[in-house]
Amino acid sequence: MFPQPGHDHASCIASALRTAEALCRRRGARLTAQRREVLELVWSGHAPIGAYALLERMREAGTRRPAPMTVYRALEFLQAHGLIHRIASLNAYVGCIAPGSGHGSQFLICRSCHAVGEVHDEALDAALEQVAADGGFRLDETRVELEGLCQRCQARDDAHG
Amino acid sequence: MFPQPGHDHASCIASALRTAEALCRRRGARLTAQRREVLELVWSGHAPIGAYALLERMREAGTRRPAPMTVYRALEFLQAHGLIHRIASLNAYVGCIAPGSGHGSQFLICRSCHAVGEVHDEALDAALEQVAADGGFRLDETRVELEGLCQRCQARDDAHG
DNA sequence: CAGTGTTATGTTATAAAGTAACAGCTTTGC
DNA sequence: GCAAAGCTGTTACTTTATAACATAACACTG
Repeated sequence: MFPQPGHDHASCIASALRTAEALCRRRGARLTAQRREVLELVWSGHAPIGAYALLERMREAGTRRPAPMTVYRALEFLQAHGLIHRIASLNAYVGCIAPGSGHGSQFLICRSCHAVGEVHDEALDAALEQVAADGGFRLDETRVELEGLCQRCQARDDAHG
Repeated sequence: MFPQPGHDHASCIASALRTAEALCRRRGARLTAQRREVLELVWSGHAPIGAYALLERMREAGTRRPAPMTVYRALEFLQAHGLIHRIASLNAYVGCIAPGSGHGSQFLICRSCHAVGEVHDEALDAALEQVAADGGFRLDETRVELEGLCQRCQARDDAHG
């Protein structure tokens, strides 16, 4: 759900990159240096990051000064292959925790610390499909964004008033 | 769900305005001429409409030439009172079919005709709450956007290839 | 390995969506 | 009628995203 507070995030990133490489190899998709860099930056935290923030980071990091298009194109590729998700209500992107499984987008979004937790709930999937079926609707894509307070921020609230 | 093809839309709009007026009166909220106009324009169709499209319509219709802020402020008011919903993935707004019931935002979005159908599903609500509870998450707001093809567009697809 | 089609990147310009900040006007309630 | 609160106007600006066209890298084929 939400990432553990003190988890080893470096290995988080490394694992995401390995998975992405494997997945792209399998599909014959080209995970170029640029796309890889964007993916890595998206994974630099478990909070969603915007396209222009990514751009800024790339400029800080490298010698190149990429244009917005560059970032958007990389994001488009990564999304197309299910490596990242876009959080529509935030205009921002996060790494997908289960790439390649062709699932929908289900997120818990903490309005206090801005962390997001990706969810994968079968009962919810079933409910979504049922709703679509009831409406005679052919479902292509699902997007669920739940906004509230994560456990840690609730605790902090209780403590500090 | 989705509006009937040949329904009397004028009465749709009228009813939405009446409901809004009643609701605002009950709450002591001021549904001013401007807000009313925006609400009416949002209700001019069952497809979501963007802030700048609304602006354009207001300019065509009236003698005033409102600035973007004007529209955004009206939209903010209407949203705050649950009279309209924002569809995050489209940056656009639609009239709410059940104002005042304090529900979440659940939509079927047709990617072909761009109509949206608002849904109100208890099983889905329950599933969303369950997901939040499982994650120890305090749920404030829910947003569900399902993308696909509405019944009519499926039929059209089948016919024309 | 030259030639060719395809995919990726670069570049410039611009569109689209949303907000900050401050001034002036209306309504409401006393 | 007057003050407080709430609404509107206006200017300027930020943030997010895309169109259009040029160049470069790759990868397949003969």
